[in-house]
Amino acid sequence: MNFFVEVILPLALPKTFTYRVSEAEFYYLKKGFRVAVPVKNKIYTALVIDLHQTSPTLYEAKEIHQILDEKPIVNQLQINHWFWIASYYMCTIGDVYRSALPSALLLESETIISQDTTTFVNEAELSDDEFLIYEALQHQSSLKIQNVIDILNKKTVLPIIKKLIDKKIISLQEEIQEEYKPKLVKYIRLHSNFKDESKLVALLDSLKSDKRKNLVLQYFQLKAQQSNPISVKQLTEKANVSVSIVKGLVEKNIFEEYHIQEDRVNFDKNKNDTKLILSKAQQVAFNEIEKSFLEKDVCLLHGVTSSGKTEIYTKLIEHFIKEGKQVLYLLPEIALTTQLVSRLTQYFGNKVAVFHSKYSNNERVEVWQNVLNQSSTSQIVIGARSALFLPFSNLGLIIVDEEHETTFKQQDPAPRYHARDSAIVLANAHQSKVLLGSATPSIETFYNTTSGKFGLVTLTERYGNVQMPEIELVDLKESYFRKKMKGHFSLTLIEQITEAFSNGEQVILFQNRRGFSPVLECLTCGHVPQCQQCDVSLTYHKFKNQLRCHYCGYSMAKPTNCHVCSSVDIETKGFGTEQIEMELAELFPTKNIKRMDQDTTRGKYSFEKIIDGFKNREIDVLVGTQMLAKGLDFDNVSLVGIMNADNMLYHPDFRAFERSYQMLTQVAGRSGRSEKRGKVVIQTYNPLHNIIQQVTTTDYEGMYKEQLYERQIYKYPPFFRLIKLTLKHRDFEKLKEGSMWLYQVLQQHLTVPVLGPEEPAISRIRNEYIRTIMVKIPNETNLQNTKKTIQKVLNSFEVISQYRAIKVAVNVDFY
DNA sequence: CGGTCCGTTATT
DNA sequence: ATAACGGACCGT
Repeated sequence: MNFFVEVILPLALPKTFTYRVSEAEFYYLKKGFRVAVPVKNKIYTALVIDLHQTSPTLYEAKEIHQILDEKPIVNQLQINHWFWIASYYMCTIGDVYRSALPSALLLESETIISQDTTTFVNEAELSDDEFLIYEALQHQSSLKIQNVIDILNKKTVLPIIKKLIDKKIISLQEEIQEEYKPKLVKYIRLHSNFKDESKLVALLDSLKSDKRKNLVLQYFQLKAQQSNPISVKQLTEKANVSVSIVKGLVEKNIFEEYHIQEDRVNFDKNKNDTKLILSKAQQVAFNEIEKSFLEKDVCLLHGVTSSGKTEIYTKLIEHFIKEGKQVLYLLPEIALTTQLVSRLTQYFGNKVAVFHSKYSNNERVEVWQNVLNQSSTSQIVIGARSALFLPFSNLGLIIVDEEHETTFKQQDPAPRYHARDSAIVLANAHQSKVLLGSATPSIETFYNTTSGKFGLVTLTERYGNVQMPEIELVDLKESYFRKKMKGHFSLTLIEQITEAFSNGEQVILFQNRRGFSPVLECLTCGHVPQCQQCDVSLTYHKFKNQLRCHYCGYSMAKPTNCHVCSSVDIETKGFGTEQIEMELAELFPTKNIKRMDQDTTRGKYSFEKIIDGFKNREIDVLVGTQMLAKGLDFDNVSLVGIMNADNMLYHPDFRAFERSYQMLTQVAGRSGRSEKRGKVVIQTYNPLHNIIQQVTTTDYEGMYKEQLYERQIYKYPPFFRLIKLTLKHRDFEKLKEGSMWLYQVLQQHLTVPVLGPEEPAISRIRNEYIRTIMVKIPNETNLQNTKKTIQKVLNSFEVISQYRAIKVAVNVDFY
């Protein structure tokens, strides 16, 4: 009899693969087991998604290498959801699998070289390189391929290794190691010999060394104080002795050691028994959400900034927790989790788990296992978009906080999925509910509420009767003309900052551009230094005195004279956070100023450090990029200054206006979160621009209606779905031809608008040229058929040998 | 003719 | 993705 498994490989391949298993393995395995399988000469961690007995006809199936699990680690709901993502976002199932599973569970083999000791080696017959490898194996029992590369100082070592195998001097093994290591903590207890009390007295008398006697006494003291196990660490610390004393007692069979596997991440914070009391408005909103859930699966909570959405979420989570359901809380950015975790643990104790990419591999595996086992310690999972892939089996609720954030859409490596939209599909499979929350909902989501697809609950007042901030516009054109500017600061803004300081309040300044100033320009010939690999100007960073490319990371020292005309008249144009920080230091030399952007928040805890410093009022002014805009609560900020509201407004992107509105509103919302009404100063060249006006008057509806109208006219979401194809190649002409071919064939086969091929604003990155093609699919057109057609065209594109080298990335629902 | 670089091809 | 293969090119 033949027995086979269908598996997913962690490779960008569209198909599943078939492997042979023994009868015993066949009956042991289930869907969701991981198995190690050979692919070419390597071993990969594959996932069993089916078991069957039909032999493949076109090839002989290989046997699996080994079984890696004792029970399924992935459930059917996940497998279905992953296939949905692969199909909807037009990527391979392997891509989804690879990004879904924590990397510690997805090991690849490493080739181990060892000596074949049965063969007699005539050293004189070996070439120099062969001898070097042979010699190395005399010193160590095994070598990795990388070691050989280092030893020989060559790139291509495989031919040499092959020769040695032919001579039967060495052999190769593929090894796959379980990388996940449970954290073991050593505990200590009295050896079972001393269960009997009478023997204890004899024991104490028998101990000669004072240190040992003391240690045993300390042990009894601890034992009397606590009921939980005593760790070796705890005991040695208390007795202030070294571990060797404990070891001595273990050897004498007085103590015995044992291990308990511990979770690395423990939020065993003291759960406060604080009662969560909702304000009247919050309670009304909460009731409306519950009511909406009776009819609809998805509900949007549209609450102005600082309206207290988190309390409503908490109350709702409590409801689902009580029913024994799991809850997933998605956040756009990991930076926000710390604040939220402390708020939720206060209320739910150790039921809260966190899952995101800054966590170590082992920590991620632990959360995975806990969710899989439906452990109560991860009944509530807070995470960034990848938390969507955890093995939930009993989801009751998914919260998508800051629903409008574009970081929910994965951009670059496939799968290019949108976490919000995928969450809705996942929730549907679990028959669970989704709550989307935002102060500035995306046009798409709000449209879905007006069409009745989603429920809508609105909170118009801020929590605790705090008023919405007062927004003042400063016309930069006029201010510069009337010389009412000091550097990039208008006199109005300086006045307001001074006033805030005199009241002992803090200030946030927003500049959506990092670095010192974007470009360096030669005043004589107008030359602007460009990146050698990308089609962009280099950005000047004053702190390191260098020019940097924000796309490929290339950097060079700041030139002292122009590379083209050698003139020394070089000037900076435009400005970034660094420059604002410096000007501010000149204006207010006694104040403590900190900057928050990608450059200052590299480290793991640097973000928290700045936030804490600001919260503790050690920092007077925080200058930052959009990082500041997201869900951070500071109660002593009375003034928010937006240095330049315009630079987002004119991005060549159909969402530019929507994004500007969201960004400005969110930043403005940081102001005045306690009793006193906050103030916002927006500096702009376009005070009459509709978006600026809508931000000033908190007119979401006005913005929505206007944008929706534009979207309809110019064929954009939510009326049309977008599929963007990005083509890349080092050869400019080849790319040009290939993209034109693809465009024409797409147009021939599709009835929907196809645009392009367009050369994007940044047409070259890391020496690769870029072209894009956009397909716009009206809502009434069948999406699946269109995708099938696109896929067919792409397949025929790949068959053409001259275009095959052009990389094509498909981005469905491009953001 | 072996060594190296680079593009192409198949993966069960 | 990526190892392996095959052809082009280089140096002895």
